[in-house]
Amino acid sequence: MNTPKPKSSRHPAVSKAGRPPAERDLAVRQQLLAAARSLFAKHGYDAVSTRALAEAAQVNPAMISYYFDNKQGLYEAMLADTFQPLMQRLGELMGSAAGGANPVRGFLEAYMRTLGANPWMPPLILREVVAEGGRLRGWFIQQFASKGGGLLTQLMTREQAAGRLRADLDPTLAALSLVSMAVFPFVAMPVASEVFGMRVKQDYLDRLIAHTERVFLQGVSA
Amino acid sequence: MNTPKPKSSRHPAVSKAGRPPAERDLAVRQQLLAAARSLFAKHGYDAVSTRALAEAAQVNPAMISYYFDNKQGLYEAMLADTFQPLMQRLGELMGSAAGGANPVRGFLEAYMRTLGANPWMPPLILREVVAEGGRLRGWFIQQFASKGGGLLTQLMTREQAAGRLRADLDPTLAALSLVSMAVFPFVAMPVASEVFGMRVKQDYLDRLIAHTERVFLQGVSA
DNA sequence: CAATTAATCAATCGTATGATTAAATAAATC
DNA sequence: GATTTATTTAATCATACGATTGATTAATTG
Repeated sequence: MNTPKPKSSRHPAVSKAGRPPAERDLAVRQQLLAAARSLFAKHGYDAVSTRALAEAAQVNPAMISYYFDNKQGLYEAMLADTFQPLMQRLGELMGSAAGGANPVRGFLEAYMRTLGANPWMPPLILREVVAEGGRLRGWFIQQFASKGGGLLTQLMTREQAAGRLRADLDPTLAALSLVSMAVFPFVAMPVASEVFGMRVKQDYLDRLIAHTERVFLQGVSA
Repeated sequence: MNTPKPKSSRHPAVSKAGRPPAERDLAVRQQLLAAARSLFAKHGYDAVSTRALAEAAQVNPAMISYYFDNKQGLYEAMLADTFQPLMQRLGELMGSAAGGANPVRGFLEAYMRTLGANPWMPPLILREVVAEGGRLRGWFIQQFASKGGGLLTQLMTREQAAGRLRADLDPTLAALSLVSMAVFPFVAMPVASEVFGMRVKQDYLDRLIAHTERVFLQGVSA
């Protein structure tokens, strides 16, 4: 899904004549991907029309078919371009953070920093994974159920065995609480900032992370 | 928006002849409202077509115009019917729970029980309030910014003054953490149950509430 | 029964959508 | 310049949407 492919012609291994593929610019492709990331995250898949995508990318609507077959193809290409590497990195965090002195704090911090650095991610996860009928739920679960979710629960179980996690807590629920506190503030921020009268300052992310670590670590410590 | 109103005819105060309004059955109206609550919560406003609503209610599509003017009218009537009273009750909880022996625990418990008893609510809030472009965000914020949000922050501030809340915590962030832990498990449950391999048993709600109280109260206590 | 109004239905309107096509243009090779 | 291929465009397709219309059926009153 990554190469600009002519409809139903084959690329001979050695092209002899004719205009070669651009290979250098691919400006149209990139503009479409950028528009897709921005619009899909903001409005959701269904609410974004192909015409709106084309206009945002300053491109003819037919270019979607040309480069990505159809709207779904553009969506998946956009995910492969930006979402998947990031999800993979988040998955690795769970493993790597387990090594530090305070694995829970290490994971929590890395997780929230990643979310904060990629503000398009939380709303996209919200729409396409958490919301019922989200198109990424299956893929997300497959990625994380095999990799991350279990690891996080294992981490909690290990902490409990080491006596650093309250014995009366269910490790699974503890993992859920951690994710709740780490994720929800990002997705709910636009609402929370108005309901709670927050002023989101320069150092808001730092303060939020520090606060979350304080509350969660004390909350689950033995 | 509540009376079945003929298109552009007036209801004379005293009707003299002709078929009177049913006043008894209103089965069509009720079926449409029930279908609306179910479908809008499950799939979101845009994804539900008027034809799907009519079919679910076993009713002719024109009945939507007849009883509610249009799709938006049906949506708002559905909200007025079920959502608003519940939201109002949630808002009152914030005030009433403040009186008990442990106001924070009281509010947390009442809040989560209400959410658990109305499982259609979290996904609807997710779609229509939290998600960007949600149609209820303005209304929700107006309801809660004036009533609840401030009260919860005040509650935290009072707890801090009484020495029951850690002095190094921002009361606003503490309120946000509480809402995070109380709400997120409900909206994320379908995903979490698969990612974390949870089995949602009979007493899951009780265990979740007990767990949340344990972690949060210990996490914020001085 | 005749008049009047409430309620329902089949049919259809205009619009927006995702997608595709045939033609036009651009760039490279011979 | 002729040819071949890559890219782009305007025009258009079939479908689904929200909404409305005019006709039809039903119930009640005089």
